[in-house]
This record gives sequence, C-alpha cells and structure tokens, in this order.
Amino acid sequence: MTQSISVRQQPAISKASCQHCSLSNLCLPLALDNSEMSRLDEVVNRDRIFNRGEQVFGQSTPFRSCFAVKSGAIKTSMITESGDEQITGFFMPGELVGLDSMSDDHHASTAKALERTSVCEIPVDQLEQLVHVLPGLQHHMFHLMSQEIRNSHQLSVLLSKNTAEERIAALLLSLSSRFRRRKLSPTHFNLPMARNDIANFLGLAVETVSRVFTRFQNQGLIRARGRDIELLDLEALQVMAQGTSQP
Amino acid sequence: MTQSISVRQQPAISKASCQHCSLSNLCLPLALDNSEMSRLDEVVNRDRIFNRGEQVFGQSTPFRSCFAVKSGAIKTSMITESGDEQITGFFMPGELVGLDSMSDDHHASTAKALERTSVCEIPVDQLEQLVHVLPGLQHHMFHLMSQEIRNSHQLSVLLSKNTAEERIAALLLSLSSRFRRRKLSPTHFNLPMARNDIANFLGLAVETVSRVFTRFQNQGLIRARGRDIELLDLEALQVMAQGTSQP
DNA sequence: CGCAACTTTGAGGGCACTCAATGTTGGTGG
DNA sequence: CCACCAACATTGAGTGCCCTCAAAGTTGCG
Repeated sequence: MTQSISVRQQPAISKASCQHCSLSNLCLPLALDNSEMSRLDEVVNRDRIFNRGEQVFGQSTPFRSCFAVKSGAIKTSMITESGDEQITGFFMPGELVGLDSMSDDHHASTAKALERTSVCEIPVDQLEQLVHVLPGLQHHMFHLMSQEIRNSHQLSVLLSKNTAEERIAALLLSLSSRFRRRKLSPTHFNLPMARNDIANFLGLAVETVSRVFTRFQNQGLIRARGRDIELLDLEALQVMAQGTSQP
Repeated sequence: MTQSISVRQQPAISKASCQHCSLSNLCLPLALDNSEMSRLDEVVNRDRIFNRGEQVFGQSTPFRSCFAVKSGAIKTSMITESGDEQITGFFMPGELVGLDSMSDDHHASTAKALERTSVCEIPVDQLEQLVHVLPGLQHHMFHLMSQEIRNSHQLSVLLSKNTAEERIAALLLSLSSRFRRRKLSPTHFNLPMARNDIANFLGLAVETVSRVFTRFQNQGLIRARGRDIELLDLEALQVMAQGTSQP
C-alpha cells in the first residue's frame, strides 16, 4: 500500500530514443517519420530529472533550450514587478515548455517542477537548424506555438468573463482531457498541483478554490480527497464551464 | 489630362513593395535583406481595405492567410459558447494578425477593423514555404509567435492580479510605446477603439472604464476628450501600472 | 435636425477577497 | 510507533471593488 511516489517506476528507458518513447504520439515526434526522428534524437538531451519545487529555468536567465515533459508536471509563472507570481500554465507529459521565450535571449517565465519530473532538453539553436531541414517539424512547431497562444487567450477569457465555479470546472475538464489524451482515466486522477497553484492560475483566492471544491462535492459533481479527484458528472461540469450568460 | 482622376486613389504605392513600405522596420521585412524581401513581395497580397466594423476573418472560417496591418487598427476576439465576446488583442500598423490560427485549418478568433484599415494578406501555405527557404524569416516568425504568447500571458497577469486603474494604466502605456515605435507621439494620440472595447479587453464594465478615465483626469495623469488622449504623467502611470502589492 | 451609437454619472448590491482560526496531511526524528 | 512541525486545506465572518441597473449627456452622421 505504498501510496508514496514510487521511485522505482522508471522503465528501462535510460538508452531511450524518441522512437521508443511512449509519448511519441503527443510530443514533437508526432510530426516526424523514423529517419527524421533519429535526427531529433541526436540533439535531445534526455533524462534530466527535477525534484518537486526545483526550478527548470528562471525568468531572465539565458534562454538555451525548450523542455518536453516526460513524466511529472511543470508549472510556468511570471513574476510581476510588484513581486507576486502569476502562473501562466501547467505542463503535463508530452507537452513542450518554454515556447514563450523564443522571442528573446532570456526566459520570459519561470518553470518549476510540481512533482518529481523528468524532461527532455532540446537546445533551441539545434532545434532551429533541425526545423529548417524538416518541413514537417516546422509546421508542427508553428502548430504548437499557435496552440500556446490559443490556450493563453482561452485563459484570458476565463479570467475576465467567468465566475469562480466556471473557472474551476474548466480547469478540471482541461486536465481531464489531457489525461484522456494519454490514455489515462479522464474521470479519476491526481492533481499535480496544490490548491494554491490552482487559485493563482485561475486568479482566485485559495479559500475560494476550497469552497468551490466542497460545493461541487455537495452537488455530486466531483469527489475530492486532497489531490485525488474523481469527476462524477462530466456533462454538468461542461455545462458549468461554458458559463451561463443567458440574455 | 485625359484620364479621369479616381477619388479613392491610394498614394503612389499601388505598385508598392515591402522595400518601400514605411513599416519595413517593424513588420516581417525586418528580418530580411533586399533579395529576400522581393521573394516575400511576390506572395503578399497588398491593398486590401476594410471599413470600420468590417470583418477581416471570422472564427471557424477557413484559415488561409495572416494579415499585416498597414494602416488603421484591428481587434481580434473570441466568441465563447455562451455567446459573449472577449477581445484578445489590438493590432496596430506593422503588427501581424492571425498567428493564433496556425494550429488549425480554421481561425481561432475573429478579426474586425476598428477604423478604415489597410492590410497586407500573406497566404500561409506560401509563407510556410518561404520560411523554409529563408532561415532569417523562420527565426523571426518564432520570435513573433513567442511574443504573442508573452503578450497574452501579460494580459492574463493583468486580468487576474490588477485593479481597474492598473489595467487601464497598463493599456495606455502599451499603446504609448507602440506609437513610439512608429515614431509618433507617445503622449498624444487617438485611441483606435471605443470605451466598450477597452472594457471588454480588460475584463471591466464600460462604466468602470469611464469612471477611471475621469479619475485619471482629475488626478492630472491624462487629458481625455473622447478618443483624443494625452498622457500627462508617464511616470505616475508606470508606477500605477505595475501595481502596488507591497508586503 | 434628429436618431443611433457612444460616453458619463449615480445608486445599490453581490461575488470573491481579506482576515482569522481550526483541521488535515506528510515528512522527520525521538 | 508516535509525537511534532510545517505546509497545505477547510470553514466562517465581514468588507470592498467592481458590476448591474438606470438615466442623462455627448458625439457623429444622414
């Protein structure tokens, strides 16, 4: 019954390649054939591990690489001049972190591991060269960056138009669909982040998040014990997430 | 003079090229030398004009082109499923619209002209081919898209952390710096958008925007007569914009 | 001149925040 | 094994910023 995070869970992927990675259908290799993938393999710096709370990169530090999450989870955040943090995104396995930094030689945000996390480091100068040679990769990079813009716009909508309940429902559904993508249960999973992070990300106070969770639970929408979450009524959550600004 | 003079004659740039465009130091040509620029010229569809309120492209319509603003101004917005609009950005001359749509074959947002606006249309399939041939352009495209992500994150910060006054100060300063980039007065300009649009963009009610404008005016920070705006105290606005969450 | 769109100003209420305190969890060392 | 602490989470009471509702004032255009 070791509920603790199992350390021994690393499959034999120390000699791993993109071709054998279980995330190849989500990550960059998605756009590549086998021979192209081996080109990518050559530049990827694998097996970088970060413990919970450790920083993958920091705001204003030199920008050299993007990072693909292999296991665990990462949050990115911006520190405002007045000193407080705003989380701009959560990144799960198969997702690429650092795309907001490609417009400068220093990072636009800070990335921290939410739990023990392994990543693939992809040096940008080599990535750009590779992109130049592989049209499929170019297209995919545009795709990813565009999606990042879209996600961020979606977040803006959430922040400016929706109530606390709607925001939290939307976040739960977003996580759900990302677990589904990975062939994991979309209705029963562990939150990688603390209530505090959820609150920060959604522009709410921690107390509000807590209250909404219990309210959802009383309504039979979810079952929550700490970070262990079960979505009991996806439809109701979807209805709630898209808001009800009826005329 | 046998030839009748058309009233709607454009200045002598009907045969215009990027090389002679006054915005070449802001727009895509920024990254290109002369010979490369002529390659770009070949694919650009110039002189598309939109009147105030006209739609440049619509959400869920097929995605074929990006648009560079030549004169005028454009707003992009997303329509939520519950029917209300969220403006995601304002685009001024020299800026590129539509980058959030490159992850799909339909547009992620709607773009409308805020005033009479001329744009250069850039078909994406040809753009992607060109990018593949011109490494400088590739780098620049990454730069632009990354910046778009960053802008959007900045907006999220604004929406979730700042008060109405702070948000409006930040918007005024953003506009100011963009006018400065174009060698126009950074302290005296015409707002391209209505109060309504400002409110929507910043996640506020129109009434709140109006109240803050008059408050700023009473404090001597700005002078506003309709859309005619003069920034009287840039420093004070900057202090206000970065919020005051002192510990 | 008159309508439509836009802007400003006022009054009152609500959602989420702040402040405050208690409950819970997980890791550490006795 | 259990006590203990720090971090995290929940719950309650009261307040404030901004929204909603309502109406008057202003601008622009046919």
